[in-house]
Amino acid sequence: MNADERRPVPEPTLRRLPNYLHFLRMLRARGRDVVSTSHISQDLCCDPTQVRKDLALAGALGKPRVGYHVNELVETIERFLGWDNVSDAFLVGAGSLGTALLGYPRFREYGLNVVAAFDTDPAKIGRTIHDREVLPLERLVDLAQRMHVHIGIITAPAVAAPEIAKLMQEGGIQAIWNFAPVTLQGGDDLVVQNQQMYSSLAVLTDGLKRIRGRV
Amino acid sequence: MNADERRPVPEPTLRRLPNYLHFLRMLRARGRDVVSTSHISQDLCCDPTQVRKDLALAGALGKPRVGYHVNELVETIERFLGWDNVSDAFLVGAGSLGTALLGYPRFREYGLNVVAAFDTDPAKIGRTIHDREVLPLERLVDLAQRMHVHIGIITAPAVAAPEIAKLMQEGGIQAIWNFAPVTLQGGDDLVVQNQQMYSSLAVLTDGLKRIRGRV
DNA sequence: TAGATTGTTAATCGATTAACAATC
DNA sequence: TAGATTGTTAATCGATTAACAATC
Repeated sequence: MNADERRPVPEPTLRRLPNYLHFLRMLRARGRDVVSTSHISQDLCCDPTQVRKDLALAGALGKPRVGYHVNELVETIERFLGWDNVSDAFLVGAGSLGTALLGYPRFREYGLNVVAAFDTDPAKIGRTIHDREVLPLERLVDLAQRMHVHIGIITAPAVAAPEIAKLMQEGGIQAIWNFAPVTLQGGDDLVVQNQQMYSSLAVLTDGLKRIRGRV
Repeated sequence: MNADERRPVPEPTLRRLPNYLHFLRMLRARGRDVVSTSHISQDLCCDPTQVRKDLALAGALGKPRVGYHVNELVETIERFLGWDNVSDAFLVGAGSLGTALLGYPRFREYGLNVVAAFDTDPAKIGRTIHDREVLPLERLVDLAQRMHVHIGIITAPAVAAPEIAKLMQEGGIQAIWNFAPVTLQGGDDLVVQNQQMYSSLAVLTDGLKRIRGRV
C-alpha cells in the first residue's frame, strides 16, 4: 500500500532495493523460506535497521521473532519497483557497450525488455545483434510513438547524446538511461539517469590513495 | 595542498569531480580561459555553492570577480584524483562487457590503463581484443605481483566474482572495480566499487512511475 | 568606486544510526 | 514464559543550502 502513496521514496533506499532483491532471489533459488534483516544486512554490509526501514518503505511486512517470507518479500519489492511488469525499451548506439547491453538476458528480471536498437552508422544498420535488428535512427520517433515505448537507453558517443535525447522525447519516451559521459538534464515529463562510470572510478582511486597513505 | 591532508573527502564530492572535469576539458578544448562556478553549475544542474565547495576541497583557487583558470582547474582536479599518473589495471572476464571496456580509449584520461585481460574460457584465451591478448586466469596472481598492478576490473558473471576478487587480492591488487551484480566486500587493504547498474534502473523506473502518477 | 565572484561560516535538511516498545 | 525480531520514534551525523564577509 505504501507503493501507491505519493510521498517520495529516498533515492538511497531505491538504490539499495535492487541489491536486496538480488540477494533474496538467490535465497529463494536455494529454497530458503524466511529471512531476517540482520541476515540481509550481513550480505550487503549495512545496518539491519536500515534494511528494515527500506523494506517498510517498499511495503513489506515481517513477523516479529520470525522475519520475512522470502517469496513474499521478493514479490513485494518487484511490485514496488514496477518490475513485475516488463517494459519495452529502445537502445540507441550499437557500439560495443550497446552490444554488451543487448546481450544481457537478465534485464527482464529487472523489468526491462530492449526491443530494438538504433544507430546512424550504415555499416551497422540492418545487422542483427542478439536477435534484434539495428534500425536507422530516423525511424526512432515514429516507432516509439506507435509502439508506445517509454524507456530509452543511450550508449552513443557523448556528442550525439543530447540530440538523441531530444528525438527520444519527441517519440514520447519519458525515461532515459544515459551511458554517454555527459550529464543530460531531465524535466517535467522526462526522467534521466546518467550512469556516470567515472564517478565510481574517482571513489576507487581515492580509496587506493588512502590505502597507500596508511602504509 | 588539500590533497595531502588526511581528512576524508565526502564521497558525493568525489563523484561530482569527474563531471566537472569532463565539462572543463571541453571548455579547454574550445579555448576558453576562465570559468565561474555558476557557469559550471548550469551545465550540471547543481548549486554554485556546492561546486565552489567541491573545488575548494580539491585544492583549487579562484580569483574573486574573475573565476577560475580553466587550465589550472583541470590540472588541479586531475592531480587531486591522481589521474595525472596513469595506473595499470587488469580486467577479468572477456565477455561482451569486458570487450566493451577494453575498447574504451578514454580510460587513460581517467587515470586507467588496462594492460591485460583474463578469462577461464579456452575459446577466449589466446584471442586478441583491442590489442590485448586474453590470458588464462591462472596467470593473474603471478603477473599482478611481477607487474605491480594494483587495480582490477571484474566483468565476469556474478558467481565467479568472489573467487576472482580473492585471486586479485592474492596478486597484490588493492582496488577492485566490480561490474558483476554481486556486492563484494572491501577490507583494510582492499577498496571495492560495485558498479550497481540496477540501482540506476530502480531510480529510473521510480521516476517514470511518478511522471505517470502526475498525469 | 561599484559590482561580481570567491571563500567561509551558519542554518537547514535529510539520511543514518541508536534506543526502545510491540509482538509472535 | 523468555527471547528474538520487527516496527517506530528519537538522536546523531553529514551533506546541502543559505547568508554574508572578503577581495579583485
